[in-house]
Amino acid sequence: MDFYQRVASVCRQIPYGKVATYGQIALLCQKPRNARQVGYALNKKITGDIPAHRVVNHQGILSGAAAFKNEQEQKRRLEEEGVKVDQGQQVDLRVYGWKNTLDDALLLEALFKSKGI
DNA sequence: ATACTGACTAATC
DNA sequence: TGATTAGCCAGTA
Repeated sequence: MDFYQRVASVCRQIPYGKVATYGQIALLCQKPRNARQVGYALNKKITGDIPAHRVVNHQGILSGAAAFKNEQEQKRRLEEEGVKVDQGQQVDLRVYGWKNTLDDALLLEALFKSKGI
């Protein structure tokens, strides 16, 4: 169950103006095979102030799935942060992808520990 | 316990 | 390079 709490923590660490992939988040939660569960988490499990709009699939496409009130919502929020989204609902991961640093990893580890998850 | 589902991915063709 | 297939695994019924 703590997996979902980790997902929430990781999402909150995604920098403004950047995006991360489901697989990447799963990896950071130390569950490399749980990419789908990350999506599930964002969809059903997690509520609250999670910047889920910064999470896309490994191609940089906004999977969408009516995740937000109205579609286009995710795209709108990203562009608000300066992330360009093309008409195919895709962002350029080479430009906006969150490149995890060692600092990020350490920060997350400390965060998990402090929360006991 | 079994079967089906899905905001996913990596491998193959 | 682009499309298909084939694993994936927690949740739900």
